[in-house]
Amino acid sequence: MEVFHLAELKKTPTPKFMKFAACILHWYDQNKRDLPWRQDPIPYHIWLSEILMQQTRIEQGTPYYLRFVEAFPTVHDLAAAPEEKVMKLWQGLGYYNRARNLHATARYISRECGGVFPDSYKDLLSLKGVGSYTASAIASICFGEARAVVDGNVYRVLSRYYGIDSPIDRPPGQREFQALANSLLPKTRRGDYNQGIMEFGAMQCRPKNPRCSTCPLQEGCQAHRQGRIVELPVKAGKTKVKKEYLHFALALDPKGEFRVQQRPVKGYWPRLYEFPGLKLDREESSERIQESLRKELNMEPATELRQLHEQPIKHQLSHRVLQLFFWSTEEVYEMGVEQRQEALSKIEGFAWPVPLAEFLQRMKF
DNA sequence: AAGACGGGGGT
DNA sequence: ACCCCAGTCTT
Repeated sequence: MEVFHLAELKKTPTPKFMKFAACILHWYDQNKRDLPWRQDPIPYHIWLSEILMQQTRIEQGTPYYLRFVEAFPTVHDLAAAPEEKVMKLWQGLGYYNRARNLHATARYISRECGGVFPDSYKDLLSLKGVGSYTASAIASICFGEARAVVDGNVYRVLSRYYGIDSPIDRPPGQREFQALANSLLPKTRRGDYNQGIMEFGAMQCRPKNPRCSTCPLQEGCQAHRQGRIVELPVKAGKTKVKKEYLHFALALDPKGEFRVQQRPVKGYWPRLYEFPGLKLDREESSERIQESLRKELNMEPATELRQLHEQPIKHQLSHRVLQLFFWSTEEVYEMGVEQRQEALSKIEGFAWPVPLAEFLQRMKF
């Protein structure tokens, strides 16, 4: 019988002959995080967690998950909730159409399906906000169906382990990785394996500073062998960000009320609240901006507008860099059809974009 | 096939 | 500054 040092056993817990999936499962059993939706694979909980976590770090999304299951214990509760309540709970998480799709799907499941979720990939895929990744996740985790998930973690793990440099943000590369992921799927514990490879990508095979020295897959890893860890995965990407300058006019009403409106359905921050104002594509002089604001809001030509802060408030979106400016005026200008006038205590309950919510907080002081 | 769509955290 | 995150939908 051969004798190993304990340190060596910990460093290489997986013998070479273990297949990729077995190694992932073994690692997952020893290293998985204790996440609230992992108690029991209830479809409502798994679906809710998957929608919340799309393009979102687990650490950021988990508090939202806990608040959602507390507020809406069943899909019927979510379906019955007013949209404003759902949006307010979602405030700050971004990608706000996810919340509307979530609500629409909850109503569909509640009314058309008696609260019972579809139990196959194919049927799950037809739900709003559920694409191939989420359908695969729910089908495998809840129903053991043979569907391989491919998310950002899986792209990273597979591109490194197999040394594949096809761009992960282009359809050909995405098809290639999906096919590879499918071929690696084990015959048992598919849900655990899918969660395992994602967990492995998040905790071990991280984007920056991956933990190669303690990696159980190091020996078979092409990228590690070739010193290409930092280059993989490859992205073709690079869509450039546009600049926008948003100017908001705050009419300081004697009663302490604020003029507010909802943003259009299309574009960023869909139907979230904002103050009346205008969008410019370039920097302008203070005079030009005031002139445009007065014209936009049908104000008297002589009305004075004062900027409420020195520096513009910068805000970064996926494809835009915003600079926000807040102006104040004494004039009670004509109310637009889209606009409402409400007390501060009331509008605080609305769903606001983060930089406007922050500004609102500062207004209270 | 390529863009649009957020906000937070890491380096 | 730039990259990335348990992706999906629209054009």
